Amino acid sequence: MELHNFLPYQLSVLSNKVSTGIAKFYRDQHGINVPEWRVLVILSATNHQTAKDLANHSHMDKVKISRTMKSLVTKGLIVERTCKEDARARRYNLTINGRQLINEVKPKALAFENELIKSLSTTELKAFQKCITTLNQQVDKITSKNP
Amino acid sequence: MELHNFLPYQLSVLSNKVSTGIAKFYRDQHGINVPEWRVLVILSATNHQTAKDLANHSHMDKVKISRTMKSLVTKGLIVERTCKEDARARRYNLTINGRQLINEVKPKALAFENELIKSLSTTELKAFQKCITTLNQQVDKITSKNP
DNA sequence: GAAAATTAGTTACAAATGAAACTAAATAGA
DNA sequence: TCTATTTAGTTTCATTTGTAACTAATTTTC
Repeated sequence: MELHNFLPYQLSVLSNKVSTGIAKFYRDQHGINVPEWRVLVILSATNHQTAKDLANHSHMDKVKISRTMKSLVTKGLIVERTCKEDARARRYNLTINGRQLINEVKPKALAFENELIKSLSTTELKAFQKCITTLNQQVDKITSKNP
Repeated sequence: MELHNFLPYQLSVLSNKVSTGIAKFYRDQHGINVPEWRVLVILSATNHQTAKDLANHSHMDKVKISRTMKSLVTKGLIVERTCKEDARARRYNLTINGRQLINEVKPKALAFENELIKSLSTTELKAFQKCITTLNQQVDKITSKNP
């Protein structure tokens, strides 16, 4: 058995490399981290979501979301409003600054992604992403996190 | 732009899911973590390596390796010997216990991997791993970590 | 409609991680 | 050969992360 042929290892190495690269860019150029980036992207498509909504759409747990929301409010990139339907929850909206920031970061993030995927053909990329989807389902099945 | 179509996000979600699943298994069943698993696998193929060798073969930095070696020695899974060629370094070898443990864990790890990849055809898997290799090189190129 | 169970989110604590500073040994340069 | 630089590995400190316990509101159940 060779570590380098072990799929969990291969995935981990690639993912960490990509994440580290893009995280450094978010941080150095725009002062945000990956969880903040994720939340901003989601809110930029659909404003006015609760922490729970954001957790669901970002694959991050509620603790991380909680910390991220606090930080984004502090940075003035989102605002918190009471939630009429549920007094425990709040809803979040981008501020002008938040929208401006995400509008700046997005094209650069897409450019990074493009730089990355241009090493693959369209067909290869499609197939690659299809495999990711399949593997996700399979892991859920194995670890029984998707009942 | 949709977060779900963003390749760095897709990779991160899948990799975390797989890593978490397998890490839980290593920990619960065998009391080791992922860095320890990696070192043990490498040593089980080629004993008598230095921390630097292990760092090179495991994509982990020297700090993490240092901590991992310390922990593995404490657990009695490896032994540390002086390095004749270089007094700064040491060489590590599996103990009987270490070899026994890794021999137990390996087949189970491979079974986990098999469970995972059986959702893909042989062709798909080959193509998938080829893409991983290509993307790794591309990230290195983009982030200029591979001069 | 009150008690029990669930859910939204926060806080607190412990463990993992990363960067930088550090020690000690090896190598390079003059 | 003596100094300067590089290298192997460790330690320290700050940040991140994960788990569990918690508060408060909502829903369920009887």
